[in-house]
Amino acid sequence: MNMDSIVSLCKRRGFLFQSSEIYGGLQGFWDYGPLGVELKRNVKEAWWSDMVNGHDDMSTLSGAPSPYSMEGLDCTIIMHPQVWKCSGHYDLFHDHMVDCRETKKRYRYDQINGRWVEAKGRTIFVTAPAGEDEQEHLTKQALKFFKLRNKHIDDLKWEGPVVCLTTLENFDEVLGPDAKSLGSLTEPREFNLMFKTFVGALSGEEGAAFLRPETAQGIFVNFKNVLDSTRHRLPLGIAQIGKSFRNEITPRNFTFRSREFEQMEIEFFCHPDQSQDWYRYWRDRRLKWYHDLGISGDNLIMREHHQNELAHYSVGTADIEYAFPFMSEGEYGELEGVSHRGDFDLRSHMEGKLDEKSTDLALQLGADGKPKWKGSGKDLSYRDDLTNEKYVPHVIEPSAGADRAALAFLCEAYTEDEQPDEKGKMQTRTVMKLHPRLAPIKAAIFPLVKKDGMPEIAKEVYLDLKKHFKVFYDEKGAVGRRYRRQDEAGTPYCITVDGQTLEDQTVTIRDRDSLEQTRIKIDECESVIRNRIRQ
RNA sequence: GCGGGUGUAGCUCAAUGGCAGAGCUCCAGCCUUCCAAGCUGGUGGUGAGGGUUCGAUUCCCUUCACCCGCUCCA
Repeated sequence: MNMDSIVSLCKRRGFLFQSSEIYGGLQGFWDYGPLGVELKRNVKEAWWSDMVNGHDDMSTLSGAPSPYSMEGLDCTIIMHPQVWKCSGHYDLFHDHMVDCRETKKRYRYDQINGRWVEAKGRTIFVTAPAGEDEQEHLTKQALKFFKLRNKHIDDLKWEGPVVCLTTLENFDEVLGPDAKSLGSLTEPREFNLMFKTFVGALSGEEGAAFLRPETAQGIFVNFKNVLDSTRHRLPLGIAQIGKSFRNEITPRNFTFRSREFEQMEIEFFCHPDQSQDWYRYWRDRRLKWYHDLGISGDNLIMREHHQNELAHYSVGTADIEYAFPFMSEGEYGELEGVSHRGDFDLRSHMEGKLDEKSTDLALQLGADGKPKWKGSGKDLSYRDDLTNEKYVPHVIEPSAGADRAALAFLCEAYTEDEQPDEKGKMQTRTVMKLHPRLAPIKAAIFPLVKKDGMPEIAKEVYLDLKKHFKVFYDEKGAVGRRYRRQDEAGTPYCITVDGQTLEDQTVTIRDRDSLEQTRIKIDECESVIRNRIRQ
């Protein structure tokens, strides 16, 4: 299977278009067409229904330590700038970069270290990426620049310690980490992975704000509000679906890495002692969700992060990954991350930005010894009114990409098989085998031929079914062609009015995948479709 | 960000420094009683901007987008 055929079908049938296509498109932005919007709505509605509104909060679900509650939330895209400073996104996504004019490489300004060195009567500042073998790299660069051999290593006279590039004011005597000539590094330039905007009519730094790079923070800052307004006890999950924005450096692979995308996130708040069990529960539950909606086990994997990949406060993080056709053999792309986040986020919004690298999650301090970013100062801890215990809840975060899920379902559904035409000759058929719950159109209604009163009956059936499902009416051309068109759109059922309908009020219903037709009464159409979708 | 490739109709692909063509699709009509049938007719295109030229889709420059590899990123 190749990705080009899928992209081509998406365009042809109206699943996905390039954004602003008539102006040449815009990198990293995609529009959903008439079929795509239905598919994506169905993905989101399946998630919301399965995770939130349809959640059984009375029972202990399989694999869960106890019953739990679920609530929803819909927060703004632009939030108080301090949210992103305390969450760590501001520091992480807001870098100063220097480019090398000679090698065209780009480096993070604060991650280049260097040292003054003198040889042959000349003093220069050699640099290297910050890291363990930086001195080795510096020596190599210096030898190369001064055209010295290894045995003349003692001719290099180092002056002062290794310091960060940020301590220099002028780069004229600086040798870039991979450069051969001096002064090739540009001035540091602001590089923003968060989209910046301005609140208020006057644009000045005081009104600077950011489009959210994730929906999660809206849930953390509203945790207390949800708790107070709903009177829930923990464990409690809060769900949100919404747009997020990241100024990705290299958007690629169709909609997989977009700059504007939609997330489906749950922050699940629980007692620290139970957090490991809840982590395992959510990991397994979320994997099963994709399976149940038709993604086969072969193409879906759970990848547990190694201990050394984890932030130290995290007990575990697992990615649910799909073998997208545009990835090479054995490679997978992330659909969802399920992580154990401890009390990191709530505490950050209470106390201020925490230092992830410190073992006790200490407050991160600025150069002046004061907290780098001040928290809200609000108490976000939870008091259990049964045990009277007070604690900052731990959080399990299943964070899914709606666009990535939609793309995975599209890729998984794309099938080419062989079916006989009217002369019995085998023909290639392209069919989108989407799960009926996800299919944009649930059923198409056709008159077998455009005469003998068949269109009139078919239109009645159509209008009646339209009250319950997204359905489609078509009377143009041969019926075989109409079936094939629906196959490409992923429509699971086709209802056909034929000669016998005129006599006994029955129609045929055709199954997309098996091509089998069964005869049912017109009155039964709605319930038959409803039952089949539910299965 | 770097290197390479591509950009012609809705799709797949031709051609040319001098009228841009085919198949499929799509639309209309006829015909048609179950899986892309047939007949007739029709719609529709050189990614954008600039330059060279009498004339550019073709040559040159810039730009945008997509694909591959690297880089980056979660």
